[in-house]
Amino acid sequence: MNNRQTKPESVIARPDADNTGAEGNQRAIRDAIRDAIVDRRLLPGTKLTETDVGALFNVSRTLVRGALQALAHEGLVTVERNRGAFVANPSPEEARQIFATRRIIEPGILMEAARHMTPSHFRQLREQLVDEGRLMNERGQSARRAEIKASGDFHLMIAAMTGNAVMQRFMDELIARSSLVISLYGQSTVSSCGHNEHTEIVDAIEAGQMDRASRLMVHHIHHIEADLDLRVRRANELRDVLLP
Amino acid sequence: MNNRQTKPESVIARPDADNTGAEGNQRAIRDAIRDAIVDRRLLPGTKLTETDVGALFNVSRTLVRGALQALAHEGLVTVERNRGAFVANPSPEEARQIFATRRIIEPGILMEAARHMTPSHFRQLREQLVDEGRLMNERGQSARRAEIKASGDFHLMIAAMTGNAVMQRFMDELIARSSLVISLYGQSTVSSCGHNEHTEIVDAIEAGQMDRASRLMVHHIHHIEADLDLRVRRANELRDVLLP
DNA sequence: ATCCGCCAGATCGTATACAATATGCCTCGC
DNA sequence: GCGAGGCATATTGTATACGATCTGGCGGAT
Repeated sequence: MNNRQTKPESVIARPDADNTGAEGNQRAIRDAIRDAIVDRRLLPGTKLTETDVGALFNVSRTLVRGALQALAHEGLVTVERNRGAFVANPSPEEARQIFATRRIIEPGILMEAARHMTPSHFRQLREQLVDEGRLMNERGQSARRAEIKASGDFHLMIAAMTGNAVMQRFMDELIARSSLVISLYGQSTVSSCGHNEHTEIVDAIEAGQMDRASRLMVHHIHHIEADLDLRVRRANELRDVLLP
Repeated sequence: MNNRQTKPESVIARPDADNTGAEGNQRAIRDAIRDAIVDRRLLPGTKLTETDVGALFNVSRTLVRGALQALAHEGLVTVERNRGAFVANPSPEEARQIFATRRIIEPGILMEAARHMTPSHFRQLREQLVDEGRLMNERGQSARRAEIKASGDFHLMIAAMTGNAVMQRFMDELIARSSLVISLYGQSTVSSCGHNEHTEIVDAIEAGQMDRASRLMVHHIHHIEADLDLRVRRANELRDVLLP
């Protein structure tokens, strides 16, 4: 079905993220669940019972709990006291806030990254663009997933080029949550215009037109958000649904 | 000694931060340790032995571990596998990254916040400025701590005014880490010029001169960083110290 | 005297046990 | 038939237990 297993999970080196010192086990669980969420194999609202997850990985609830709490911290999981953990189901409002945050942050990142870019970095970006283009022309669920991931990787790649680990970690979280939101609210109509915009952005950077690049980036994020259907309340915010 | 206990910990409502669902206990421990770190009652590098902390709060290691991992995620604590948790000891490089991140983010936050500001918000800011001024004229350790906290609160207050919870959480973390860095690398010479700059910023916003406000904010953050002595490696980064 | 290995204490990593809480079903009374 | 109460089950919250790993000191060999 999907051959994602065989290819490296992501081009971007995940910064040792949190210094949680968590050994490989907890980390592995967390990463597995995170990928599953971002990839939409785990649908929003899905209950993540500690025992069940533990059974899957052959570990005790202790480790699972740790992983779930970490994911909660990243915003990919919500935990309700005495009720358990669920795959996050971001509200339209939360989605808007995520993209608003990105519009605030990413132009600045772009500027900062540009100051550190070497020819090798540009090559890396161009390769990424090629990959995106390839995925854009494929069909099927798995390709769409890969496309969302690749699209996020582009932004992460730029963030990584700032050499700023603090920034990179924030972006990591933002992109993960964005992916979740996109798979939740994304229209079926392919939002592949994104690819062209990525290309334009790289062109602008390479041409030294940083103002233009910044503007393009803001528009690009706007477009991503515009491609969502945030009118529908996709699921159970119950209170908002029931009370007038 | 310090009367901080009697006054509300912070003017800013901490957004339910992570949805860690963690019950009051773990949350309480985390907050207590966080405050102690940011307030510099716990010095960087201090070992936080799970058993000891647990004894202090009369809880088991389980909860302490959770709290420490959360703090690690926030960057206030580092955890070394099989060695335990320590109060973070941010390197000068990390300090630079934190302030670089703030310079990228905060102007945008300012713009966004300004769009939502009501007269009531301005009153709130003015009150904050008065508090800062009062603290500036006091002497003593406790006053200095309060000053650092108040200075951070100003920035948090603006972030809160964006109404963007995602953003607010990032800033929360950034400010906490900034406070830690300031108490680590801050010169004894009072960096109280900050207060005047805060005032100027509010003035600019109120006058609708957002460009000016943004520039002032960037400069302000630059000044905070400039007041640090990042040349000295304050403590044990060992590798960098030993290897030529 | 110095260095090496070994043992003991401390501390962490993980699993398990027990208590607390929520959920669903089932019965009982009306 | 319908609703209330209560028990059974499932799941979480917290504590404890046990094995693993690190740290530091002691004694013997060189």
